[in-house]
Amino acid sequence: MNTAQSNTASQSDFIREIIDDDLKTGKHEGRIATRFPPEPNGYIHIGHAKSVCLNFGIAARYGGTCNLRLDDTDPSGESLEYVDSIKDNIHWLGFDWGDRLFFASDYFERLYQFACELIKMGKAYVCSLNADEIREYRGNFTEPGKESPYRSRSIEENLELFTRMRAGEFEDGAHVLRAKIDMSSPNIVMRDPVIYRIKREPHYRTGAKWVIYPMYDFAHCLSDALEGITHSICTLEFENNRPLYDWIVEQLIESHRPQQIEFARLNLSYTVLSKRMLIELVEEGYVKGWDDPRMPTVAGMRRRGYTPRAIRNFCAVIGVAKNENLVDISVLEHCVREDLNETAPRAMAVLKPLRVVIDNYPEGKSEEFECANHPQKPEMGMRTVPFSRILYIEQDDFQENPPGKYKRLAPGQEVRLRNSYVIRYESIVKDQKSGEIVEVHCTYDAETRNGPPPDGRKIKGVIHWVSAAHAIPAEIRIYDRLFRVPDPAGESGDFKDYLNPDSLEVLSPCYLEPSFKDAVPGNAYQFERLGYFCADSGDFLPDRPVFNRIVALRESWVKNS
RNA sequence: UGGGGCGUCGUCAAGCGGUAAGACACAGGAUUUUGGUUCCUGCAUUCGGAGGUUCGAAUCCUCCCGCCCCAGCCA
Repeated sequence: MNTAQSNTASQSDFIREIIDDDLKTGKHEGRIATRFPPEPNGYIHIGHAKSVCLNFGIAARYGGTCNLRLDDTDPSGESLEYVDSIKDNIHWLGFDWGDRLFFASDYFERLYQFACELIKMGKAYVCSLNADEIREYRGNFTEPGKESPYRSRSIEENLELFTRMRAGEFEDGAHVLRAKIDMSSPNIVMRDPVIYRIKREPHYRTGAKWVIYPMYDFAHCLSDALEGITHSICTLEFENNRPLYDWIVEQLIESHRPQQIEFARLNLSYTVLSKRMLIELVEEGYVKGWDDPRMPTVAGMRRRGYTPRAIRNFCAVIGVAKNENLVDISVLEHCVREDLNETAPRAMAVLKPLRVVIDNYPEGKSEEFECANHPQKPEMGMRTVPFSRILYIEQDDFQENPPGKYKRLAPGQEVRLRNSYVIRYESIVKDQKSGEIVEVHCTYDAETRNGPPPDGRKIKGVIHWVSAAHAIPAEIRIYDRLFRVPDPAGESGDFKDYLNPDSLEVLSPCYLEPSFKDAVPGNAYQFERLGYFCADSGDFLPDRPVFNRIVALRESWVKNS
C-alpha cells in the first residue's frame, strides 16, 4: 500500500470526528452525503483540491456519496469552459461523482417556489431600496440596522412584485427579495439579507430564461437540502453565514436538514490562491494561461508534472483544522518528490552543456552501456546509452578553481561519468576573447568500465553526461516559485509587485540521451542529479522536444564561497 | 467598535484531566557509480499571558493579550 492510500485511510480530523459522533447517535440514519460545490467562474486550484479530497474522501471512507454541484447562481463570469475544466480536473485528481452531477441552476424553479413560500409565510419581502440605501439601512458593527420602509408590504403585494420581478418588468436593482429576520441582529448577515436580485444577464445554462437569480445564502443551503446532503463542508469565512443557513433550512425544510461545518482554507507559501488574483495573472498575461506550470491551479500542476497521487497525499499530510494556516510549499514539493522517486525512470540530460573531449578515446568509435532505469528497482528495466569521444557535461560540473568540498571535474581531478568510465582532467580550451571555457580535454581509464579502478583508488565524484554525436537537442523550462515572498496576498500594495521575475528560465539547446526519442508528453522522468522533468503536454513536438522541470532534486550540497 | 472564530516547535498538526504524536524544514552521521534514495541521531521541561480548581492542567474556570472573518443586489 502506498503512503497516500494509507494516509488517507487512517486520516482523522475534527470533521470526521463529528461524523463519527453523528453515526453513533444515528443522526442521519447512518447516511453520509457530501458535496463539492465550486462556482464555475475560474479554474480550481490546490485549495479546491483540499476540499475535493476532503469531501470525496469522507464519502469514500464512510460508504457515502459526494455530489459535484456547480454553484452557478451568478451568471457573470460563469461559463461552460470552467465547468468542463472543473470536471476534468476532479477526474484527473482521481475522484468520480458517477451520475451525481448537479447544477444550482437546475434548481432555479424550485428555489423560486421556496422563495414564494417564504413570502407567504410573511418571512420575505420585496424591498425597493437601492443598493446604497440598503447598505445605509443595514447599519454597521456598532449600530443596529433600520427596518426598510418596504418591510411591511403585504404578502399579496410581495407576491405580485416578486412575480413581476421574475417576469422581467423591472430594471436591475429596482427591487430585491429579502428575508425578514432581524435588522438589529448583532450578526450583520441576519439583518434582512437579500436572497434574490434582478440581473438581466444571460446565464450560460439557462440563457435568458431568468432575470432574477438567488443569492448564495438562499441557494446553497436549499440545494444541499434538495440533494439530501448531510454534511455541508465549507470554509471558515462562512461561519457568520451559518445562522442564516440554519434559518432558511428551518423555515423551508421539514426533515433531513443538512449541517454546515467550516474548516480553514489552504494557503500555500510563495503563491496566491485567491480566484480574483489568479484571474488577474491569467488575464493580464503575467502567466501563459490557467495551465501555466507556475500556476497553483490543478491544470497548472498537471502540466508541470505533479501527480494526482502526490497532490492527494499532500492534502492528507497538511490535515484539516480550523487554524488559519500558511503551508510551506516545501511540503508539496516533498510529496511530489516522494511519488516521483518511486515511479520516474532515470536518464541523463545536460541542461547547460560543456564540451568534453576524451583524448585517448578513438575518433569514430562508440560503445553502449546498459543502464538501470531505477537504481533500486530492477523491475523498471534497462536501457542502452551510447558513449563516444565527444561528450557534453554540465557546466556546473567543471570548475577551474573549485571550492573546498567540490567533488566534480577540476584540474588534477578524476571523476566518474555516471554509468560509464572514470575520466581524468587534462587541459582546457578557452575562447580567446571572452576567456570562457569552451572545451575540456580528459583521458579515460578503460579499466573502470564495469566497476571501481582495480588499483583501489577512490573516485568521489559522479557526474552525468551525454554523447554529443547521439544527443537529442531539447528545450527545457526551469520553473521556480511564482512569487518572491512567502505571502504575496498578505503584503501591502499590489500583489503582482512581488512576482518572481525568474519564475521561468528557458534553456536551449539542452542535450538528452537518445533513449528520449520515445518520450511521451505528460510522462515524468528523473534527469539524474538534476530533478524530475516531464515532456510538456502542450508544446512537445517529436522534432522539438520540450520538457518542464517538475521539481529539483533535494540539494544537500551548498556551494560555499 | 458589535458579532463570529482561532491561538501547541520555523511551518503544518495530534492531543479530549494522568505528565507534549507525526510530517515538512533544519542540523549532524552511515551507506551510495545520482552531493538523489535509504538508514540512524538531534530538534517544544512546555502549549499566547496571568491567576485559580485539582494529587495531577495544553486539556476545566476567570481575566487579559494577539490574529482572522463579517457592514456585495459575490461565493
